[in-house]
Amino acid sequence: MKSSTTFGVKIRELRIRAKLSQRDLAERVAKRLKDRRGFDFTYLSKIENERLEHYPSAPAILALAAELGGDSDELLALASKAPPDVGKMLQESQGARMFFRSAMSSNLSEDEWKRLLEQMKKKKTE
Amino acid sequence: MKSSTTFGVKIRELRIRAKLSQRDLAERVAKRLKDRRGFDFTYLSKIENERLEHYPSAPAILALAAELGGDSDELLALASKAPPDVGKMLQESQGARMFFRSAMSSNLSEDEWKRLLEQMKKKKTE
DNA sequence: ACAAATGTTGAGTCTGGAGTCAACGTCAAA
DNA sequence: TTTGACGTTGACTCCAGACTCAACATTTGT
Repeated sequence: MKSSTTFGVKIRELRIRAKLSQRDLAERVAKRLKDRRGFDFTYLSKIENERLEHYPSAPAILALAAELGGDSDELLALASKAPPDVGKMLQESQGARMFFRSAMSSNLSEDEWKRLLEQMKKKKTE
Repeated sequence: MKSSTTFGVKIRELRIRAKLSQRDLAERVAKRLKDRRGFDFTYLSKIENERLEHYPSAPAILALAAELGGDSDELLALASKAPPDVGKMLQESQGARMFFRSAMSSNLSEDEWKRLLEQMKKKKTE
C-alpha cells in the first residue's frame, strides 16, 4: 500500500533530507519568487505543521519542489491543486475536455490509467 | 474549422437565445450564488463586452451555465479554468497524474483524444 | 416625442487568500 | 548559564481578484 502522507509532512521530510533549516529554505524559495510575494520561514513552519487554513499558492509549491528536488505534480496533488498548464490543455482541445469529463465520472483504477498511458505512447510512436 | 469564440460572446449569445435581459439573468444567477458574493447586471455587461481584466470566478461561471443551459466545461475552458474537480482526480490517482503529464507534453490531436476516449469506454464496459 | 426598459462605463468597495512580524520556547554547544 | 541557531504561535497586514454603485447612453414601445 502506498504510504499516504500529507503536504506538510512531505515538505518537512524533503527539507530535512536536504539538511536545510526553515530559515535557509524559506530564503531560497523567496528568491525564486522574487517578483511575486515572499516566503517567510514562519510560514514554512506553519506549512510543515499543517497550521494553515489554505495551502500555499501553486507558484510557491513549484518553487519549493524546485528547491528540494521533489516531484512537483505530487506536491501539487497533495495540495489539491491541478498543475497550472492543465487549464490550457483543456482550453485548446474539446477532445481533451470530453475525455476528462468521462474519466472523472468513471473512477478509473491505477491499472486502467496505466493501460491508457501505454495506448497513448504507442499511438504517438507508431 | 471550429468557430473559435470568446467567453463574452458566448455568454451574450446564450443570453439572447434565452430572451433574457442582463438584469433578469444577473438576478437569477445571483440567486444561485446566494451564499457567495453577488452578481450584478453591470458586471454581466462587462463580461459580454470583454471589459474585464479577469474572468468571473468558477462558481459564477457554473451558475451562468446552469441558468443558460450552456456546456459548463466549454465555458470554463473559454475562461481558461480547469473544472473544479480536476484537482481531486489528480490528487487521488498517481496514474492519472502521469497520464496527464504525458498527454500535456505530447500535444495530442482531436482524433487521438477521441481514440483514447473510446479505449476508455471499451475497457469500462467489457 | 416621451417614457420605460435595457445596456455601458469609470470609479470605487470589499474580502479572503497569502503571507509577515514580533515575541516567545527549545535545544545544543562553548 | 549564556549565546546563538532553530522552531512555533497568534495577531496582524497587504493586495489583487471579484464584484457593486451611481450615473449616463442607447434602444424600444406607444
